[in-house]
Amino acid sequence: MSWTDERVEQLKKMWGEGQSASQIAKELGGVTRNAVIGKVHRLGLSNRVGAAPAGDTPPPAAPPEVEARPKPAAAAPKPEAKPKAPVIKTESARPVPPEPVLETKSAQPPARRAIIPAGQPLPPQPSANEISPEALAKVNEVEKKAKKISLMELTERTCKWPVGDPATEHFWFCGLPVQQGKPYCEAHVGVAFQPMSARRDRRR
DNA sequence: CCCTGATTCGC
DNA sequence: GCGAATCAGG
Repeated sequence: MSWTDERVEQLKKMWGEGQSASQIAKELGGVTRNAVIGKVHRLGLSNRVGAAPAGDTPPPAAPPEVEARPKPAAAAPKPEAKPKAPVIKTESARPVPPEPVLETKSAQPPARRAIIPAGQPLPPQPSANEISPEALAKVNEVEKKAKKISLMELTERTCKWPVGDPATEHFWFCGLPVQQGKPYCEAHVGVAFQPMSARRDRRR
């Protein structure tokens, strides 16, 4: 494969979007990430940022593929006075999908009850029900074998299923090998992706 | 171990 | 110009 205009164009585009060299290479096909990097350098766009002179601002936190959660509720209208009390809103990076609350009826050794933080901003939980019991059992099993990796250790091929309460020590990501093209391991894909069943639309 | 980009250098 | 090999890091 050669660097046709089209391919170069896509390279520029993707690189500009913050895609990694390997991702770009995969997309283009016929080239390795090395080739991509080499080309990137030759094109002189090694630095993704079109503007980052002196004091560099490296991590523009480009969320490439994090499940975007719809933001329905708008903030309460509070056009009042001055900001005397700086509301520090720490945007908690938590691409957390529905936390399954599961517990097969069986002698579960440790008193590891459901981990439902009494917090407050629990986003809409689609459905923790209607998941095949088998899948649930499977997940419970896998959870024990999970690699328990941290956020920073997540990669394209590590299961991103979160376990526990992010606000406590009792939190990690599954980390098992993901299923091809999915963000989760086989077991978690089972509970994460439910066919929208039982939702037969009313006849019109 | 998985991954990232950076550089080198023979082609 | 190209990209594999290598380097340096997370």
